[in-house]
Amino acid sequence: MSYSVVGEILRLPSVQAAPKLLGSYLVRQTPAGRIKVRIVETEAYHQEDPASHSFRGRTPRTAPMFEAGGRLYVYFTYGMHYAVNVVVGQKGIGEAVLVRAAEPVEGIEIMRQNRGITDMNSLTNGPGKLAQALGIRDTKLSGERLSKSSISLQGGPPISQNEIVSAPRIGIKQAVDLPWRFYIKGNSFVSKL
DNA sequence: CGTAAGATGAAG
DNA sequence: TTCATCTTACGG
Repeated sequence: MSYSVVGEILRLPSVQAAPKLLGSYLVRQTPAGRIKVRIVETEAYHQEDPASHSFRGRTPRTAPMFEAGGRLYVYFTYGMHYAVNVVVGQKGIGEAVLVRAAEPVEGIEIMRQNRGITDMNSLTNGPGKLAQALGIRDTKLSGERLSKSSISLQGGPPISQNEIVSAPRIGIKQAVDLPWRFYIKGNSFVSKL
């Protein structure tokens, strides 16, 4: 039972990296204290994929996706939500893994305050909710290296293959048939089952 | 410049 | 099902 080596995962193409990031921890250091969550749902995006922000090439917003794995890609959408991605793969190739949902581990009170609600189950079960719980209210972290930013990624106990479900991605209109959403079977913090 | 659409969430 | 809300990207 060895813990997954995050550094190796970050070099993989997004479709391979996305399921392997399940079970890893996202840790954010805030003025109010430390927040730690366990990733339970991810989605893969890459430049050959019409649903990906990187599909139309590198732009100021998507530039981080084209860097080498190990950076953050944070974007704003629908006029009100932020979403957190882990950039993976090689420099020059635009891909990333969207962290769609996680399970609160540490700093739960801080997350409740950030979200303005108390219900545990609604704290981090969606990309917008997760970003809000982590206290992300802008795109300043986008492009930063995980090793140097206030957010870091820690390996967790490996998840067995038969606990990982792959399914179509959510909220997109292109390439809806591709099963590039991954989540931990039965986990109650997955955004949609 | 003007504008349409969007990797969502909450309420009705 | 609808709507809130505004950045980004692209066309003129």
